Amino acid sequence: MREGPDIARIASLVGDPARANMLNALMGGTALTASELALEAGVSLPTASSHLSKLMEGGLLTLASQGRHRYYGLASAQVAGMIEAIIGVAEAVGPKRVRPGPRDAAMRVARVCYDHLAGEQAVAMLDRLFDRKLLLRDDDQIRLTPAGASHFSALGIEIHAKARRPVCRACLDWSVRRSHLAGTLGAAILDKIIAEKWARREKDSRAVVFSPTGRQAFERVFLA
Amino acid sequence: MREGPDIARIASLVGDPARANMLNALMGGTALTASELALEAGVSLPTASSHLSKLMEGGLLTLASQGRHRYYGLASAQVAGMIEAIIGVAEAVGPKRVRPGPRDAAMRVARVCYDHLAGEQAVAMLDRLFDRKLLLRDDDQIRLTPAGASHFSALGIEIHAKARRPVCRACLDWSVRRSHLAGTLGAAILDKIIAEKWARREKDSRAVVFSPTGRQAFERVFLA
DNA sequence: CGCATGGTTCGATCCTCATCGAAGCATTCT
DNA sequence: AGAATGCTTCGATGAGGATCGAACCATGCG
Repeated sequence: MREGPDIARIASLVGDPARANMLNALMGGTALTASELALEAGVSLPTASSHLSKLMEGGLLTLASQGRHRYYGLASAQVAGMIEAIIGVAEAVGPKRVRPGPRDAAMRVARVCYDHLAGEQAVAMLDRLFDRKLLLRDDDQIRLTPAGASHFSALGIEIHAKARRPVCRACLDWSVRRSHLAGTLGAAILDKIIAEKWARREKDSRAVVFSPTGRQAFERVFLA
Repeated sequence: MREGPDIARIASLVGDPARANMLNALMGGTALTASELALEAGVSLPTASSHLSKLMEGGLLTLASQGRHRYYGLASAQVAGMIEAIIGVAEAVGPKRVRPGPRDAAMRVARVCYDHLAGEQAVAMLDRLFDRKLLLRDDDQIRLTPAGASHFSALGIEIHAKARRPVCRACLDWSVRRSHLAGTLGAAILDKIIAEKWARREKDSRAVVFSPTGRQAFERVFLA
């Protein structure tokens, strides 16, 4: 019976199975169309459309219209972070998973979190970037050092501090329970990993699987 | 239509207004009885009881029976963290708050987060503890230095690394958007603040208001 | 032992909301 | 222009679940 932020409103949006499946699919970072999301959620197109307008009205999604396609995506990294937090609790209290399936194992090693890399590999990478003084912890902020800037620049990753969105951000990993790198730099690194074909996205999943040579390249560049 | 952790189940538990109010009340850290929670949520006792058993079954609450009283509390700091994340999103997308009320301002300065202090004061404190090398950042972990251990010991705060729960943990602050200190040490510090009467809990709120002299004492000890 | 207090269970009611088919818009392709 | 694709709106249906009164356990008090 108290005012304050309407947490029930937000939570109930996530609380419908169809919508939860949609959001889960969007955690992959790529924006999807209404029909793709309908398929993902296992509901008809009209139903999906109804859900999507509710999520939009709730501020959880953004919409990009391109021609006759309408691409829905998560509204912000903050929303993605909230969903990861919910996933974390669901995992913890969940059905005492008999044994983690193979796909699940791949997810723990490396997966996409909104627009950047997550999982054991990502956590290890952030550790090494600190060790090599390419990044610097400043309170809870993460900053790019001059050495880091030139290092990433040499890799073809140019970072301009753009509006609003920070270059580096810590994002809590639900599987490892430690931080990995988000922000524009985190996104750019994932882009490079995919562009160089070091790894590919598992179809219909957030898992990211490295090829043998790709893994070597990744370790050489980021885990050296 | 995918398996994985049942995020909709967890979110829908938080998604009911009555349950959300209960969880919000429990964010204060103190365990409450069914009747207190019924009052808080603005529902009848039978209704509250029904909600509470659902929250229990969902693993979000713990129950401590003492005589004829049954105290409900949040199941873990992880659950508290999830709720803070949801609050953060609700704040962000929320009704463009006309202007933050007085109670709201007090919440931003200092409030209780489950069992430790949060808000601007708490974030400032963690910063200073790092500056004074009483705590040490190690990757995402926070560790107590020997100097820190003796410092807190001198204040009458003895920390034994007990089972499971870490001594220090970073917890993301939804108002400041930076980390503050959780874990057994964070809890012990809040205990001391209350025990020394430096501050008191605002009734029916998570806000913590310092007395003039209490604030001086707090700043001398933790923000020196 | 009764009686009061705190809490849960049961049953009935009611209402919200998820769902889908059919029809309606909008955009692109031929 | 006409046809096809992608998506939304409308209307009707149905099910799940939130709610409360009343009855039912359990614990503590006199």
